[in-house]
Amino acid sequence: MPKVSEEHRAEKRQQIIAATLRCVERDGFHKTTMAAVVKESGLSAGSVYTYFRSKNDIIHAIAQSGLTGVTAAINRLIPEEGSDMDAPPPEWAIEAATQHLLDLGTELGVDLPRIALQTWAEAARDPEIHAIMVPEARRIRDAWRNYAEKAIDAGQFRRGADPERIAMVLTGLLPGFILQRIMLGDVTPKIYAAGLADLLD
Amino acid sequence: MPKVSEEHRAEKRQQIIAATLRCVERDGFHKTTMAAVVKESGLSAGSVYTYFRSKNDIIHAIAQSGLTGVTAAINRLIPEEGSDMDAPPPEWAIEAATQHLLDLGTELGVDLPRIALQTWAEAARDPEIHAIMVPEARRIRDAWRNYAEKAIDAGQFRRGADPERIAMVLTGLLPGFILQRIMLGDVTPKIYAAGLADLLD
DNA sequence: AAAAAAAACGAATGTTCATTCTCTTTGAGA
DNA sequence: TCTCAAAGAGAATGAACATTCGTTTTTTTT
Repeated sequence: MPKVSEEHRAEKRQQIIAATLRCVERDGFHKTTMAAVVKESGLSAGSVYTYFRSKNDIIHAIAQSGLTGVTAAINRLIPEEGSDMDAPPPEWAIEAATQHLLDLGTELGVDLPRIALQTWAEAARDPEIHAIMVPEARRIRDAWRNYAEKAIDAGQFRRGADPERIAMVLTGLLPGFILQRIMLGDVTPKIYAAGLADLLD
Repeated sequence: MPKVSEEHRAEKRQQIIAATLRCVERDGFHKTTMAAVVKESGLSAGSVYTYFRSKNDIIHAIAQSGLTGVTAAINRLIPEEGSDMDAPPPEWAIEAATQHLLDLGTELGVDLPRIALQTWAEAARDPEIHAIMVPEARRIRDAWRNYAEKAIDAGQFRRGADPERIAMVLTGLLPGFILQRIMLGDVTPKIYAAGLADLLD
């Protein structure tokens, strides 16, 4: 084939990333071999290497896109952009966020919680990946703070409460949901949200 | 040396585990080479292999002890065993639990959050490690449920609230603390607890 | 329809690493 | 003090794996 269009190239890259995600869900980044990615993608070794310089390059691409896909949506989901509606109660927001995470995974055909966990573990040990992922983590926190500000205005929380601190707790609930889903498997968005409601009285 | 006492053997194993933990904190399980463990432990390759059958064997030992060490203590910390004192408010409990996690890490000379994250990632992809870690995860949840029951009695939460659900949320707050500590680095037990207090009104 | 340029292929390569093996040292028991 | 079984050492081994390379296929362009 001669030089191929930029869109086709992007599609192929996406196909390789999708194959890698399926491998990573099963085996984690380090036990995922390029041979497995090659097989899962249906391409050949040489071909994969015309789209990505290295395995590490694929991982970086995942670190960049993976979270963004999930959380840009959460971002939009939560804070009721410039509108006249009040911010929803936190249990509703948490249910929506966790549910969205699962739905997006279904849509992509992968178990997003598992992949997210592997990605975080990589970020914890590889400064480059950490650097790639921090901005998105910050964006999630900011989205929650944005929500918290509105929720304070709406009287959901004590007037004078610190929105950044509230955002820390709400941000923290997501990994907790993911981890318990992996370790104990019994948490659902609805139950988790109900638990938060119980906690809030 | 001739056959060595069982205690001495246990000490040596501990020494190797401690060395491995230092490596894992830096590099994760898969990028930690046996050469690094050997160097960090101050022993020789042959020697390490007289105390552990394999690298995997060391990892299993960590999965077994790692969490147990942390959380058995949390377990004791939270629920005010058979006493006449009321259960503390949840923000106090969360502050104590997260603070304990950091303190124990300091005591062991490692960053426990990082190691915990690596361990969870392993559990997510290796069924054997998962099986090793599930009972402890369950124990943490149970400890929180135990706390929740007492806290409901003490009027901290709505009478009729479901203690198991509340336990899910409280359990979930710990990984959230750990992950934000690694990704954003700005969370402390005090701030996190204050955030929870704000959330609770 | 021929040429050219890039993609696809998959066997070959070289490196990294866990584990083993042989040799040496050690110290508890006789 | 001497013996010997076990521990300690570290070089050697072999398997696994990412990446490359020489060749073949494809399809746009002329």
